[in-house]
Amino acid sequence: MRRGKAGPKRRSGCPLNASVEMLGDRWSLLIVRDMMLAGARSYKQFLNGYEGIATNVLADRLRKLVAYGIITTEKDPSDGRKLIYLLTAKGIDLAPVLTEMVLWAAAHEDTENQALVRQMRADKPKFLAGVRQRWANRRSARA
Amino acid sequence: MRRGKAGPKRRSGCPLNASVEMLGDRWSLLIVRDMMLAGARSYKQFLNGYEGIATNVLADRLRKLVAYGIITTEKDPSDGRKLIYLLTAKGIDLAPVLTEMVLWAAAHEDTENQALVRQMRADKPKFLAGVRQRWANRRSARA
DNA sequence: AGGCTAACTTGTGAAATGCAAGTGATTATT
DNA sequence: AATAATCACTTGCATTTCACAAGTTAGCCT
Repeated sequence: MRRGKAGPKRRSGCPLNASVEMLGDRWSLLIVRDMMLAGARSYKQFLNGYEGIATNVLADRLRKLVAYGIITTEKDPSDGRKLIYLLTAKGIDLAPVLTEMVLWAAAHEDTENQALVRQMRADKPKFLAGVRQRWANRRSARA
Repeated sequence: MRRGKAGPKRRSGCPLNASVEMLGDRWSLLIVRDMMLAGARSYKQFLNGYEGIATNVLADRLRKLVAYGIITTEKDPSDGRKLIYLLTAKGIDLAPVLTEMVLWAAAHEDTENQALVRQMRADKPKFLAGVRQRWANRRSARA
C-alpha cells in the first residue's frame, strides 16, 4: 500500500477512506437503504423506520448526508411543515454497494428478506435498473 | 431514570442490518481492506497502516471481527510473539462490497488510487478473481 | 541476564450516543 | 378565532465510546 507520509490524519488518499468517512457509521447506510428500498422520505419515517436511532443523531446524519451530496431536501409544496428528503444521483449510485452488502450478509447470516435477496441474485443488473427506475419516477413526480 | 442495559433495538429481519452491525463503524472495513489489498496481517501493520486508529480500538475491532467470523488468528510458528491475522472465507467474500465502495467513491470523489480503480473498472470479475487467488495462495503458504 | 519487540491493557479526558423533554413554525379542528 | 395536533428539529443530561499516553506480559536475541 502506498503510504504517503504526511499529516497526522491523512486518510483520503487511499481507496475506501472516502467512502468510510461518509458512510462508516451505524446509521447512514440504513437511512440510504430506507430511502432507496422502502421509499422513506420524511424525518418521521426515518425515526419510526427502525426504532433505535435517536432523534438528535438522525438530525446529525441527515445533515451530513446532505453535506456529502448524497441526499437533498425540498419543502413539501402541499404541507409547509414537511420536508422531503431525496437521494441525489450520487446517493442512488450507492445501490450496487448496498446490494453487495445485502448479498454478503445473506450468504453468511440468516434472517434477511429472502424475496429481495432472491431478486438480487436472480438478475442483479435488472434489480439495479429497477431501483434506479423507481428513483427516477419518484423524482419526476415528487409530492 | 431507567438504566437497564437495553441497548438499541435492532430489527435483524431487515436486509443490511446484519452487515451494518458487523461493519458499520469507522475502522472495520479499513482493516479488512488492508488485509485484502495490502496484505496486512499483524497488529503492528494495522496500527501503522493508517495512522489514526487507537491501539485499544484496534484491539477491540480485531476481537469483534474474529467474533463475527470475518478474520481468524494463528500463532506465527517462526516467532511466538507474533500473531497472524487472516481473512476467513466470509472475510474474503467482502471483496465485492469493498470493490463497489471504491468504485462509488472514485466516481464521485477524487484522490483515490487510480491504478486500482482502473483495474476494477476494466474487468471486475477478473479483479475479484485475482484478490481471491492471492488470498488462497497466502493461506496455503502462511508464514 | 538485560534489553528489545509484539500484542495488547489500563487510565483519563474528550467526544459521540441514547433518551426524554422542549421549541417554533405550520396545519387541522372546534 | 382559539386551541390542539403535527412536523422537524433542538436542548440537557447520563452513559458509552474514543483518542492518546503509558503501562504490562510473554517471547525472542545475544
